[in-house]
Amino acid sequence: MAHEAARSRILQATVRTLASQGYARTTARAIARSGGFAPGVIYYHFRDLEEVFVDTLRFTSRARLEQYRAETGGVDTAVELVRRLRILYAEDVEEGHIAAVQELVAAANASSPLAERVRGETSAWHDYAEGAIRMLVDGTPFAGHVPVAELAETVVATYLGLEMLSHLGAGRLGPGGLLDAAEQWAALLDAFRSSIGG
Amino acid sequence: MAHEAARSRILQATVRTLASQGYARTTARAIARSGGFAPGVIYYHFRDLEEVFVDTLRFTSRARLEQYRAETGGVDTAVELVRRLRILYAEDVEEGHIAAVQELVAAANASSPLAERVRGETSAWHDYAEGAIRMLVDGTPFAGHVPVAELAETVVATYLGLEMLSHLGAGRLGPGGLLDAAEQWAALLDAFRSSIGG
Amino acid sequence: MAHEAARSRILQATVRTLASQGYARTTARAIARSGGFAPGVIYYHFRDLEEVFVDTLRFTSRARLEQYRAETGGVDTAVELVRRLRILYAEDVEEGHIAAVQELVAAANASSPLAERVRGETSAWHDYAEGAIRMLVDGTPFAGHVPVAELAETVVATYLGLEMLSHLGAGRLGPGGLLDAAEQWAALLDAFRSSIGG
Amino acid sequence: MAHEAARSRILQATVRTLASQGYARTTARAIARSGGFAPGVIYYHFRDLEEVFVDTLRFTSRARLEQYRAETGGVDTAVELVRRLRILYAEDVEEGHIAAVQELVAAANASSPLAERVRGETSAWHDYAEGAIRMLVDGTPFAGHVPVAELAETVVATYLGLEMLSHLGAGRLGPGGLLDAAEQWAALLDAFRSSIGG
DNA sequence: TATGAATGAGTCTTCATTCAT
DNA sequence: CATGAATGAAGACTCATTCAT
Repeated sequence: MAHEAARSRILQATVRTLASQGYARTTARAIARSGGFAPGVIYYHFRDLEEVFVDTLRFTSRARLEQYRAETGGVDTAVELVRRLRILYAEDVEEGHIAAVQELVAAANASSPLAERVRGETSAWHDYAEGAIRMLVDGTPFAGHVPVAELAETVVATYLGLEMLSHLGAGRLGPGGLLDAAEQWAALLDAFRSSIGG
Repeated sequence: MAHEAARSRILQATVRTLASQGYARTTARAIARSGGFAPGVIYYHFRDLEEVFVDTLRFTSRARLEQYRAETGGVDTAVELVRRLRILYAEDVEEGHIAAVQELVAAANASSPLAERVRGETSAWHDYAEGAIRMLVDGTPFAGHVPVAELAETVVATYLGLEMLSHLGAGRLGPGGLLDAAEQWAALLDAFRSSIGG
Repeated sequence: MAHEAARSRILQATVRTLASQGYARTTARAIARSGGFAPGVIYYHFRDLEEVFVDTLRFTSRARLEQYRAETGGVDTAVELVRRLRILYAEDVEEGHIAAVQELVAAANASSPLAERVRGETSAWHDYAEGAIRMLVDGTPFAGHVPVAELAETVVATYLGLEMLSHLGAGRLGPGGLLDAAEQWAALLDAFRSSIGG
Repeated sequence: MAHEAARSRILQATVRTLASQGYARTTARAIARSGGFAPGVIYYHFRDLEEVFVDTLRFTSRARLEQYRAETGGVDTAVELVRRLRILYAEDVEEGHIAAVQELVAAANASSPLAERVRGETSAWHDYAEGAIRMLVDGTPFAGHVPVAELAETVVATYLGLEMLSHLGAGRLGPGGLLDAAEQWAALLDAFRSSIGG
C-alpha cells in the first residue's frame, strides 16, 4: 500500500478510536483493531504514538476547518450561519471529529509536541471565528465595541467545553437546545441588522 | 493520623497533582510523592483511585462553589460581579481547583462513577450560573427573552474550555484579557440597567 | 484480656475465616474483621501469620480428634459408628473444622513449619482411624488380611479429598449420599459379624 | 512462535510450576521463569491468570484421562488394573499431572470459573471410575449391592486426598505401600471372580 | 511493507508487618 | 494490651515499542 494511503488509514482509525473510546483507551492495539491492521504497521509509518496523535490533530482539524470555511463562506445572515453550523456540527458528531480533537486537547501536556500542535490549530480556528464574528457585527453600531478577538477565543473554548460535557451526558439541554436558542438570537440580530442596513 | 485528616490530605495531594501533571500522570505514586506519604496509604483510606478521583471532584467542586456563592452573594452589579470573579478565578488558578476539575471532567468516561459525579457537580454549577444570570437580566427588558438555562449551560462549558486551553498556552489573550473585555461589557450593562431602574 | 483467651479468640476467628473464605483470603485483616479486633493484635500474640496457622491447625485438629474419640469411644457396631460419624461430620461442617483443616493442608508447602504440623496431626488421625478399623475387623476372619495401616491412611486422605470436592459442589451425591451408602455396608458388616460372634 | 504452540508452552510451564511450587507460588513471574519467557507473554495469549489455570486444568485433566482410558481399556482383571494404575501413577508423579490438578482443585473458590471447570473434569473422572468399578464387580454376586456411583466419587476424592498428603510427606506408607496393599486385595478379588466365572 | 509474538517498564492494588499512640 | 495508620515488598496486568519472519 502506498505510504500516504497507509498513513491516512492509520489517522482515520485513530480518529474513530479517540471518538469512541476516549484518549486513555486509544492504545496502539486499539487503533490497529479499529483499522483492521496489525499494531506494528503504526511504527512503520510513524515514529511513535505521539506523532500519530499530532498528525491526527492536524489532519482532522484542517479537514474540518476547510469544510467549515467552504460551507459558511458566502453566508451573510446570522440565521443562515447558525443553520449551516447545525449541519456541520451534526457531521462532526457523526464522524467523531470534534470528539477526537477534544480528547487530544484535553490529553495534551503543556510542553509536549502535541500541545504545540494544539496551539497551532487553535490559532487557525480563532481566525475563522473572528471572520465569522466580523461578518456579523460589521455595519452595525456594535462594530467598534465588540472585542472580536476575545469573543473568538471564547467561542472556540465553548465549542470544546460543550463537546466535553455533552460526551458525558452532563448538560440538561444538550447541543440541540443550545442551537435552538442561538437561532432565536440570530433572528433578532438579523432583524436589527436589516432595519439598519435597509 | 485521624482517618478524616488522612483522607483530606490525600484529596489535597490529588488536586495538586492533577493541576500540575494532568490526569494521565496522576498515578498513585505521583499523588503519594506530592503528599509525602507512601502509595499504600491511599488504599488504606480509599477503595481505589477511582474513589479518590470521585471524592476529589466532589470535595473541590463543592468547596469552590460554596466560596463562589459566598463571595458573589449580595452582589447586584455586573461590574462588581466580574471583579469578584476575577479574584475567585485567581484563587482557582493559584490552588489548581478548576484545573483539577477540568482534568477530571475530561478524563471521565460516560458510564463511569466519575461521570456520574461530574453530572451531579455540573448541575450544581448550572444552578449557580442561572442565579447569576437572572440577577443581571431581571428588571431589564431582556428579562423574558434571555434563554437563562441555555446561557448558564454555555457559561459552565466555556469556563471548562477556557481552562483546558489556557493550561496549554493556547489562546492569544488568556483569561486576563477575556476578563478585561468582560468588564467593559459589564459596565455597559450596568449603565443600561441604571438608566432604566433609575 | 488474658493472653490465653486472646490467643484462643484469634484461633477461632482464623478457623471461621478459613472455612468461609478459603486460605487465600484469610489475611490478617480478614481474621481481625471476623474476630472483631484490630489486625495488630495478632502480632502481639503470635510471631507471624504462619504461627497462627500452625496453631490453628493444632488447636482445631486436636479439639476435633478428642471429640471424635469421646463420641465413638465405646461404640462396637459399624452401624452405630457411622451414625455417630454422621453427627460429628455435621458438627464439622457447621463449625467449619475440616474445611479449615483442609485449607491448611492444601496450602502447606512441603518444607514449611505448617507442613511439619500437618504431618503431626495427620499421624494422630491415622492412629484414630486404625483403632476404629481394628474395632470393626477384630474377631472376624478378615482380621489378619486387612491392611489396617494402609486403610487408615486411605480413610484420612478420603476425608480430606471429599471435603475439598464438596466445598466446590463437585461430586454428584455429596457427603450425605456417601454416608447413606456407608450405612448400608455397615449393616451388612454388622450382620456378618454377629452371625460369627453369636 | 505460532499461537497454539505458545499457549501450549505456557500451559506446560504452569503444570510444572504448580507441581513444584504449589498454587500460592504459581505467580505469573514464576510461570514465566519456569518456561523461559517474559511474564508479559502470558497476557498476550491469555486474558488473565485465571484463564491460564482453567485451561491448564482442562488440558492436563483431559490428557491424563485419555491416557488412563487407553492404558486400562481392555483390562479385565483387578490385578492387571492395579498394575497399570501403578505405571500411570508413576507417570503422573514424574510429570506433576495430579499434583497440578490437586493444587487447582484445592485453590478453586466455589463460585469461580475454575470451580466450574473442576466440576466438569471431576465429572469425567467419576464416569471413568464408574466404568472401572463396574468392570470389577459385574458378574459377581456383589454386582447389585455395590453403590457404584458412591464408590466412584469416593475413589476420585481419595486420589486427590492422597496426592495432597503425599506431597507433604504426610502418610507413613506413601502411595507405593497403598498400591501394594491394593494389589493383594485385587488378587483376592480376581481369585473369587474366577472361582465363580469358571 | 506487513505481521504478530515478545519484551520491559510502569501502573494499580494487596497484604504482612511495624509502630506511635 | 490494644489500636489502626503507615510502610514496603510483591503480584497481576497493560501497553508502547521492537524485531524476526
